[in-house]
Amino acid sequence: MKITEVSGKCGRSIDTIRYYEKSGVCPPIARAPDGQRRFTPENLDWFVLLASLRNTGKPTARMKAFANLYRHGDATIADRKEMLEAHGAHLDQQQQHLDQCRALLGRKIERYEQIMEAWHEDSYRWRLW
Amino acid sequence: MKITEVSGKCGRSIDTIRYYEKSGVCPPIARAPDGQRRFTPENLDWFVLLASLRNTGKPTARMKAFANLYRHGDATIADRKEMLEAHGAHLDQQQQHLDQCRALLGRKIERYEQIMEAWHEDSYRWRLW
DNA sequence: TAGCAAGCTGGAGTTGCTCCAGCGCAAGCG
DNA sequence: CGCTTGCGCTGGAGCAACTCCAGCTTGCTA
Repeated sequence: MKITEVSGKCGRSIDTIRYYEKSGVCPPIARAPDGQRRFTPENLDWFVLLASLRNTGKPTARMKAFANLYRHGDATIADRKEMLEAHGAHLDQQQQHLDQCRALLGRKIERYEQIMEAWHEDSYRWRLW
Repeated sequence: MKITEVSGKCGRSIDTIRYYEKSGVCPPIARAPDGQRRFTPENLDWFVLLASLRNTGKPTARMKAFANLYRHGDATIADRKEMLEAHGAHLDQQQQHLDQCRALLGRKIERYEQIMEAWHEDSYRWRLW
C-alpha cells in the first residue's frame, strides 16, 4: 500500500504520516527499492488506531509508550489494556466538555434569538425614542 | 477579580490567560495602579465561553473574529449566532470521533481480555508444547 | 524589617503539525 | 526519444497554542 492510500483510509495528511514515522510514533515503514514507503495492512491498522486516539486528544508521547509495549509482545497486554482504559476515562471527560459547550451554546443562541425577535416588536421601536 | 480567581473559575492556567490577552483573543483587561490585572464579571464570562470553545477545539483565530464582532455591538448578532451554530456542527463531528474511538477501544480491550483469559486455560498451555 | 506570596514582563522552549523547495523516478504522449 | 506530469522523497522553515523561566515589583505579615 502506498502513502496516499493510507492517508485516505486513516484520515491524516501525507505529511502527518511521514511525521509520525520520523518521530517514532509508529514502527519504521518498509521501503520499495526506490525508497518509497510500502505499508502493510498491519501498518494501516496502527494508523487507524493512532488517528482515532489523536482525534480524541491522546498525546503522541503516550502513543510512543504504547508502541513500545506493543513491540515487546503479549507479555505487555495487561499494561496496554490499562493504557486504553485510561484513555476511556479521558473520553468521558471530553464528553463532559462537549455537553457543557452544547448547553452554553444553546443558551447563547436562545438569547440572540430573543434579541432579534425584539427588533420586530413595537416595544423595541418605542425604546428607540 | 484577580488573575488566580479567573484562572480557577474558567479552568485555564494563569499563563494562558495572559497569553490570551497578549494575542488579542480577549479585550484588554483593566489594570490596578500597580499594573496588576483586575477582571470584571463580564471579563470572566468571556473567559468561560472562550475556555469552553477551546476545550472543544475552536481555533483562537475564529475567537478573535468573534471578539471583533462583539466589539461592534448588537448589529452583529446575526453573524455571531451563525458562528456559534457553525461550532455546533463541529461539536457533532467531535461526538462522532468520540463514539468511534469508544467503539474501537471496546473492541481492542475485549480482544485483550480474551487473550488474557486464554492464559489460564489448558488449551493455551498445550499450545506452548 | 525581613521574608514570602502573588503579580508582572520578555523571551525561550515544546508539541504536533503544515508547507515548501528541490530532487528522483516512472508512465504516457507526441 | 525527449518531455511533461504525477507521485514520492528529504531537510528545514513556519505556525498555533501553550508552557516555563529568570528577574523584577508590590503587599502582607511576623
